[in-house]
Amino acid sequence: MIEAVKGARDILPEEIGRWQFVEAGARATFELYGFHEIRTPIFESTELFLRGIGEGSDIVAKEMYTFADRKGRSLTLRPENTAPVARAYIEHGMRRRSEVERLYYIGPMFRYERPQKGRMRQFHQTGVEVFGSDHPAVDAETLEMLLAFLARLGLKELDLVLNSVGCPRCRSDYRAVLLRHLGPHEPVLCDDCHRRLQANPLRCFDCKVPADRETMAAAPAILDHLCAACREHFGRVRSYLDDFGISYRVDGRLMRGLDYYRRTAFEVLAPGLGAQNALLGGGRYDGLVEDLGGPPVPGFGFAVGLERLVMSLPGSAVLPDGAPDVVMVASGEAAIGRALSLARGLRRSGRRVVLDPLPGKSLKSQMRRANDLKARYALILGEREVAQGLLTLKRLADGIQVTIGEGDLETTLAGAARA
RNA sequence: GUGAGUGUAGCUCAGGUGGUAGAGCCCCGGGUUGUGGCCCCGGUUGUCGUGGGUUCGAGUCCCAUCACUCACCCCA
Repeated sequence: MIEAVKGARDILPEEIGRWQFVEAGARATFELYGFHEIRTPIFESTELFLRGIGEGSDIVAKEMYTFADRKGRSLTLRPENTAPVARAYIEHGMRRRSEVERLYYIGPMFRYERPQKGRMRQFHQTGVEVFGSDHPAVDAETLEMLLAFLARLGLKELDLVLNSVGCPRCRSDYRAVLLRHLGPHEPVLCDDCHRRLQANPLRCFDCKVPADRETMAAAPAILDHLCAACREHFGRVRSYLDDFGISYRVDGRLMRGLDYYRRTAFEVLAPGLGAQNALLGGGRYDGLVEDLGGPPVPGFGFAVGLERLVMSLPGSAVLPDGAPDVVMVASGEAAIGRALSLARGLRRSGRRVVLDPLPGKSLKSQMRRANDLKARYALILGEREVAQGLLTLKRLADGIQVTIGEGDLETTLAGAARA
């Protein structure tokens, strides 16, 4: 049997209502704040991610789905969408169109990792990007929108964690300070941290080894080493959030995995997700557009993991149901012919109608089918109805049925709906 | 890439010490010769993940392999 490949899965009809619910919530919320949807290709030149995400990141180092096309060009299935959206922003000269551009996206991403709870090789994100302003109000307003989105979905007990990772200047100063602190402890650090020391010492804050955590707890905090401009920016972001009455937790150890982040960095953690408890992440990326060959335009954005969001949805969330209004119950070919044309008419007046042409099926089993589909009505066309040119409409909730002429169908349905 | 756990019907799972497969749900039919939901009766469904080995005989033991799950790494 051919099965879906590792880390990829089908989202079946039973589950799709939850997805449509969060997607509709995302669109409605983001558009309320002036964001417009953009759809970029799911594959890009590998070069885009090398330059955008950074060759030192884990994503580029070991998680990309990279392949050569028939002409030998190196392509990569997008592992995230900020770099592609920035690419599109530059390519289409959006800077000239509007000084501040707000974009959102919904779609699949791909990372080659071992699947586990809340982690797939093909997964889905919805996210937003704001280009053109480094004002702290952008950070605060976008975070406020994000929380409005999550609240709309009924998510509770969320934990917003905030930090500033500074700009390249203060980060390199801090890096030196951190290395000076870690130097004496180097012999006792774990193997992973030795590796981190070379690649990105800031990641040592992520270590779970108890001894290392103690070492890191005593380490100088990046927030104490921000330059004046970064410190002021972070202070103003916090001040706006306080004005909104948004609660958050500042954690100087929060570092994001992608190299392009500057200043504001944040995550939202959710309970019940297992080890992968980050529901979403984001931050400011003021150097990205320029790094990709565009104008010096600042940016801010976040990406929400939809699998994790769907898993976190409360059971009480109101989800759309696909139940039909009417199921046609027709026995015999003549009845099916009439049912077909009656169904067409009902659909033209906006009713959901299901017709399964199973002429040999007993009325009993067709009625059971109507019940399983949670239909409001069964429209019965048996031999008797066909012979008399009538039809029987049965309301499944209470079992009351009437036999009427075809001309009375619409008014009967309309009247019944009022009753 | 590393580690642990699990693979038996469409689904959820039983199957001490090896003797050639079962339950519930679902599905189909009937009880009601034209009517759903509850109930009753009957029925279908399996390369026991795959390959090899031990044995007279393997779902059960051994080896390998694959898949899934969870965790590490890292992230959404």
